[in-house]
Amino acid sequence: VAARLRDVADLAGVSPGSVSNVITGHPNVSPAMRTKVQAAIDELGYKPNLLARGLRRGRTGTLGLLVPEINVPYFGELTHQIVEQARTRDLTVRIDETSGERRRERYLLELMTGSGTVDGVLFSPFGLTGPDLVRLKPKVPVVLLGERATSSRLDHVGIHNVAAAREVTKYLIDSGHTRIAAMAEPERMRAPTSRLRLKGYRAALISAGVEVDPQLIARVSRYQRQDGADGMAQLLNLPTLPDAVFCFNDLLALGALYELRTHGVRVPDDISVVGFDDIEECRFSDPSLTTVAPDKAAIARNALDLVSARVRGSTEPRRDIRIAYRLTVRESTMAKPRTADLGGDDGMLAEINAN
Amino acid sequence: VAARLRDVADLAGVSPGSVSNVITGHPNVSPAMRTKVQAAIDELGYKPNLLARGLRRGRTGTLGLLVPEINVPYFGELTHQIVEQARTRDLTVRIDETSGERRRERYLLELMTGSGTVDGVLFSPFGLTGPDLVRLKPKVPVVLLGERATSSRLDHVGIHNVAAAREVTKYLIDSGHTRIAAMAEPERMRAPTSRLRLKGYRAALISAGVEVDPQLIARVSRYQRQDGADGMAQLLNLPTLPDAVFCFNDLLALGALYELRTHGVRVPDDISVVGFDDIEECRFSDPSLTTVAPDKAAIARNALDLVSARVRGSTEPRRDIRIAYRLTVRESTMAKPRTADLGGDDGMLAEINAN
DNA sequence: CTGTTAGCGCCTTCAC
DNA sequence: GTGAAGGCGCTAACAG
Repeated sequence: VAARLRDVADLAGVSPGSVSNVITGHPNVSPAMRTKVQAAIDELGYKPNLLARGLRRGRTGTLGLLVPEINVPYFGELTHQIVEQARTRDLTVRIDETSGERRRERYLLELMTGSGTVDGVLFSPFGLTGPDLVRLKPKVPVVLLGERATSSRLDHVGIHNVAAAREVTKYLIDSGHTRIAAMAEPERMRAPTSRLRLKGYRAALISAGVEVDPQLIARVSRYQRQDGADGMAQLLNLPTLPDAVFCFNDLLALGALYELRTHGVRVPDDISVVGFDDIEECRFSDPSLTTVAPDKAAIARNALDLVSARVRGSTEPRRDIRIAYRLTVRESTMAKPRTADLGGDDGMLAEINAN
Repeated sequence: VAARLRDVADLAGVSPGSVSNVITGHPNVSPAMRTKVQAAIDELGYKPNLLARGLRRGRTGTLGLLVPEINVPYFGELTHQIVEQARTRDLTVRIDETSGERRRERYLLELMTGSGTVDGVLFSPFGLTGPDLVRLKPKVPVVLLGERATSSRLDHVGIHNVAAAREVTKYLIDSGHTRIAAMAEPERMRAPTSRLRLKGYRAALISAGVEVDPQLIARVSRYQRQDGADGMAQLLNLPTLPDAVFCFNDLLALGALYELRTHGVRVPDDISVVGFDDIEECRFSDPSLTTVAPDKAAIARNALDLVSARVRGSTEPRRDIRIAYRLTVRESTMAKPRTADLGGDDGMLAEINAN
């Protein structure tokens, strides 16, 4: 029932090849041919079969995107950027969710890279380790998003987690906090992201001559709001409260704010809270949340640049691109009496450049 | 460089047809053949080319999903449900963003339904009107999500907006509120969703003998948090404050909470706030948000059931499925003195069944 | 500039 | 139970 290219050719009284030339905008086509063919296309409502075209061309104009969960705001926002950027390059995106499970990540990655349906893959790994990635022999280029599993030979786009975490912690120290807690994943999960941020956190404390108190590192099993609330509950049980909490993502921080509220602990008066990712919600929470804001548009742009170049056959050495970030200061942190240079005690919205 | 089915056949010393039989799990295959072929598949790391398979079979096992913006929490959560449900049926999902623009919606819908890349489409329309949809002659089944544009002949899955809005409004009236505002899209946008919810809102007021005051209907141009803040600012300029605001989605309500906070208006003491959609964020906001909770998993399930049936060739009459919803009462609304039957003035978390 | 031809990789009759 | 053959719809290479 669907019109095929041949039907168009028959109706226009020309050869299939000429129809193809018109459709693909081939240079050598006479105006007469063009109008004749276009008329037939319009009359039949012809749409090219992209499967057939992809099979023939060997390329589909589609990229795969693998993220843990699309309903997690950070991934929703990043995906949005990627889809928008892809559109400007006439690429479409096929999205799949890995649930962050190693098995499923591997399965989907193999499926996507092997089935001919996508020209390249953007992959935000979570449970997959470096060795897993080395073992993989993808038939299409793969670019890693976020923290790359170690020892991989794949292109990578991310931010400098150690530096960012160090900067957050230094900011908290400089603004007078002395008992700075962190909220991270359990060590056994060996999540590179948590490890790197913890490293930056420790480095800042040490270089400021502050003791690293293991009790102040709350361990949460996942990265959702509820986990942040649970982690905060742990910290609230300590004999002495921390005066700041650096949560390794915004959802944890938002959950922490919730828990603090139910316990009547004031933020930032009694305790400062910092997140990571700068999801939209941070600007409207109560209090609004100080956080590390990676340039998501730049992540998307660079990732697409990289994968596009590889699709076009680039064989230059592996790239590891570090994207700019900013420490965005909002209401949830406040300068303690000791230092006053960072300004007022009310809802001032300042942005500090991350150099 | 990629192994093809024929390579597997050659290596195993059998015919391509037999390899195909093994891959597709055809019943009549001898165990010997199966092991022999499987060994060759493993050795070559063979993966079937899904483009070729789709072209040959005429079906791809892929569904298209068209939503306005994936970074909007409601769509992120709904998409998540759809992807998960699809997985249990061995379907994959190709997602595209329409930005809610009519032109783009039409373009993507035509592209998706005409290109042979998907077996069916789930479409959450925003700007497209009924006539647009009638004009369309899709080659694959389309199921509408959310509010269907009128006079369409397509299957539809949604909730009963009029009833839900009426119930929210009635709940506010019954709990003692007398000046109940609404926050909706401008009339000129003719968004069916806003129209229907407004209808329910008005119906409830009228049947309770409360005057419908046009001043109490704030009009916002979009559906994001900032728009909710802007809409609330309008309402705060009224000579007399409303004592409740029914926002037509959660982001608006969350923006309204933000604006109220900056003006020192207490929620729910001074004013009650209600949202719509029950996005995850509602449970952790300050105060947590009373909202209408549609059963998103059921929406996903029913939409997939419908589209799958059509893909399998079902020609039964158009279905219009109404999904269950609940009014979920949280901290942002409170019974006013006049009535006490709905409970306390603190953060009780109650759920009231929606009929 | 236009027509003809030969597959892209796979699945599914149809013989055997 | 297995092999052979044809074609899904399209494009690119080549001949005219």
